[in-house]
Amino acid sequence: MASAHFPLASNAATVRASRSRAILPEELRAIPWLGCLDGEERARVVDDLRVVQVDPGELVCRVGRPVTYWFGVLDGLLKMSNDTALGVPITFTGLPPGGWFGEGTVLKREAYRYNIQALRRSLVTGITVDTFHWLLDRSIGFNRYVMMQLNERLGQFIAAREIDRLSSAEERVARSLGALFHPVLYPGVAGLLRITQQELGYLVGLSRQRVNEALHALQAARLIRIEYGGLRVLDLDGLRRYTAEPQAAPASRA
DNA sequence: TCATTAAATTGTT
DNA sequence: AACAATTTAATGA
Repeated sequence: MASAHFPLASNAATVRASRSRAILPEELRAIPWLGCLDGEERARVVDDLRVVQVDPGELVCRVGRPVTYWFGVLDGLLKMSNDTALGVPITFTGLPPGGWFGEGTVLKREAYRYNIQALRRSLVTGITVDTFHWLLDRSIGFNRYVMMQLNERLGQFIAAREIDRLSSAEERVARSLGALFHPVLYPGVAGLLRITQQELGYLVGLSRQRVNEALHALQAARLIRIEYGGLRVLDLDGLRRYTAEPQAAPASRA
């Protein structure tokens, strides 16, 4: 028996395109790269953008399916994971509001290489593969954004390898939060990350109780503040540097 | 706007 | 895993 299993994980449904609707003007502000585009490009993108609401446990995209969209999170929380040969799912990262994913697959017009599943009810948007390539062919600003995105995510995956080797729950939670609060990759997370301790548990692979304990340790270290249904980061660098044994106390006051 | 109730989330054992 | 305490959301006067 594995650890706490995600509800609906086995018989999860994939979102159907028919449920999508056009994007609302106020939702456009949640898309960080729109500002890189000129008027014409913007018009085509806004016309192309679709929005779907995803229920907890539902899959936004599934391994092996042909690419359809480049996705972004407007609201909610998703997780990127994959099934190992043994059937044990391994979580790569969480995707908070402002996060975009799938560009690598879209670039090559291949099949998705991971599952994206909603941890809670979320609003997901996206542009078609064709529009993505159309932008790539004519917008330098868009190219810059995609390049930055690829580079930052590379850094995240390298960091994720370290997290896996960390022993204590406190360290794992600290580093995972450090990733989730990435200001460039996830500009939608400004100061306050809306995530329950249960959701964080699913993400990090720990029980809710252990997460709760770890969070209090991090709060005692003045790195975060626990709030109802979310967290506030007080010291992002401290989170990323966090080690279990406070052998020395290098107070980073300035 | 306020009071009441249900639901969600957290804290503890 | 179970339970109690706390916070938020929903409802109706």
